[in-house]
Amino acid sequence: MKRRPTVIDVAKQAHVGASTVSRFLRGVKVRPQAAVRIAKAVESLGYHPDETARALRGGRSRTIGVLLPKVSNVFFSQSVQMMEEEARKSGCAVILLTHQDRMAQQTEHLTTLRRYRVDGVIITATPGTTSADIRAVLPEVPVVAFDNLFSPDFDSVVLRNRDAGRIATEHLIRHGYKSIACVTGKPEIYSFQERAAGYQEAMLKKGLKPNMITAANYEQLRFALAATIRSKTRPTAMLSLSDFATLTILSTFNELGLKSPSTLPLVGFDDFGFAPLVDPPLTVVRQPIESMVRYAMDTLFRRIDGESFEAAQTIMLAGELICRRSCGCL
Amino acid sequence: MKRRPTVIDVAKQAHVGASTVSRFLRGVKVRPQAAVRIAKAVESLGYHPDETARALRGGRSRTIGVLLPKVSNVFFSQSVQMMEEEARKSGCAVILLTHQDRMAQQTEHLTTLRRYRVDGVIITATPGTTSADIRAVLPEVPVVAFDNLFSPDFDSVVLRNRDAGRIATEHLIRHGYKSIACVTGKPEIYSFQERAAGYQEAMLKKGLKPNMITAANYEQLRFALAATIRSKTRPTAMLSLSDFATLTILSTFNELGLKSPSTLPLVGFDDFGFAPLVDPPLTVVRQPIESMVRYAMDTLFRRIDGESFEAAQTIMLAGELICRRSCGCL
DNA sequence: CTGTTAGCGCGTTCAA
DNA sequence: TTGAACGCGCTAACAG
Repeated sequence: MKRRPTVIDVAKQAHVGASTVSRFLRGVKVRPQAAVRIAKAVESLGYHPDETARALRGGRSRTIGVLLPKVSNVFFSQSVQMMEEEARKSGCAVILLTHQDRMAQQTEHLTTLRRYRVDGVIITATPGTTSADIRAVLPEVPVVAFDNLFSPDFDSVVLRNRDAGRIATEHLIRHGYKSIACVTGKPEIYSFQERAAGYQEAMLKKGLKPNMITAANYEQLRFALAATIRSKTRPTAMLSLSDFATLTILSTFNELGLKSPSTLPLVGFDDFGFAPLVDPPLTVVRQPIESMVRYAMDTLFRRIDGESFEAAQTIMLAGELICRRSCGCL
Repeated sequence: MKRRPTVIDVAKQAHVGASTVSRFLRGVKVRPQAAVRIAKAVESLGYHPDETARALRGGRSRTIGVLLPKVSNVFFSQSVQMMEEEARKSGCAVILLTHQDRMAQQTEHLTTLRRYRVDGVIITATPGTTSADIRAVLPEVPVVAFDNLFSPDFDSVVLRNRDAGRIATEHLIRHGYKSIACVTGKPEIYSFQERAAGYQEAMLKKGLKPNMITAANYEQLRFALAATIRSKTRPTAMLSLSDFATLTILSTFNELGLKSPSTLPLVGFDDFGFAPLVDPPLTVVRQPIESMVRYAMDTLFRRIDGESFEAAQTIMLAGELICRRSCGCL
């Protein structure tokens, strides 16, 4: 049960002062002979600097907070994977927190992030969040909004959701469908609202009547869908705003014993490995996750490193329509 | 740009000593009047304790490290989601790291975890890892192996992989198939090896000849599969050891213009939302992720809290075969 | 270029 | 019960 070695131990063994060790470790120039002895001592003692002490002393924890609704879906799990990699390149560790779209949990997590003194935060905020909510707890910490846009006070990186919604809708219209429904759960979520707005724009521009099918949760959405499918005014095509909505649509169809390809064309959001293998192969809007994450992390680290003093900026990236069979193509 | 308030600030405003504030914050009894004044001061100053200072002082960072191969698949993303929730219940934050099955990255991450002084570690180690590799860097930190079993020195939580492999294979045999291939990428991974062992047991017990189709990466696996499918000794059914292998099988079939249901029955591992909607609906072994995570985290926290001094134990949980159509059922 | 010193904010002595 | 004082390990400031 021996103590972990400290700079002092290394200093003694290398016959130098503690600050010389500190300098050496951080890449500042020291006398070559000393450098060798320090390196040797570090090795033989198995010394590793203590980040908690560094953080206390320096005010920087080399830690960034990632606060998302959840990670158990394609979009967020790929995002967090990349965030971790990008953070590592900048010498930071990721503290991962999920709020499940519950405001109370998000608030709690924000104070957690404050307590841990994270150097920066990436957040996909729950609907209704204001910049004041965040600044009350994290007054001076760089924050980048990811996949949502809840305040002009923060740098934000989002999909061109409205365009994506419009493009997907226009694609269906071009296939000749006129009665197109737009379905989503959690309609209060920013990106879904934008996608829906794009859908409505596209519909109205062609003189078609928008038809939103939404529900607070997915059980209710299932009901709403079943009702719609059975009704006589049943839509001839659907735009689904999330992978989960797509899943709900398809399984509802399945339960009713209907195959969607022949019965009802569909375009969804978010691509994933099995999308081409679903029956029918899914036409989707793919989000450029890699770019989104990279922009978000770059922006964050430029703020952290104090290289950027401009006003907050919003970066919007285009989605890509990937045509497979579910929309009626092929 | 005012300083963050500290215990001292709170102490002054409440007309008490700093240690009284500290006691109050940690739930130790203090004079009732003082308690009220402290609470008021905390509120009005917007005070939040600094975890980095706590960690330095107390030697506990209230942080646990989660080191996984990746998070961008169903199994790990659901796991990490639950780990985060469980950690929160115990007042800890999760530092998430991924090693992509690269030993060098894993080693680097282990030292990262040491530097951050994490209180405990959950690890899905890359193949070839030894307990010495870990203890060299983290001599005194509780470590729980998750989804792999690389050393009896650590508490471990894993699926009954061998049983699961056997059961899945027996299921196919019961359907009357005799020439069953077992396909996986990354055959060096612990859980795949176990599942393969179960497959071989089941085959040999029935006097059938095992037929492993493996490859180091998925591009090669695709080739191997294509070759197998075209050959005259083509297997009549397949057992896939991971969702990624399943994906590879199905898309290879697709490229060759074959539909698997009629052509080749299949059982896979890991259930996911779209599994019933794939063509054909996938029969899979579902891992009890919730239980696995809960056991892992419970074990870890019992070690951290010093409630457990027994030798390391291995917890193995049964998988559940979920029959859909791809195996030939229905 | 170097070593000594003084905190960073907290929890834990210890004596009152 | 309380408050004063020390030190966790590190780095920035300072004087050599």
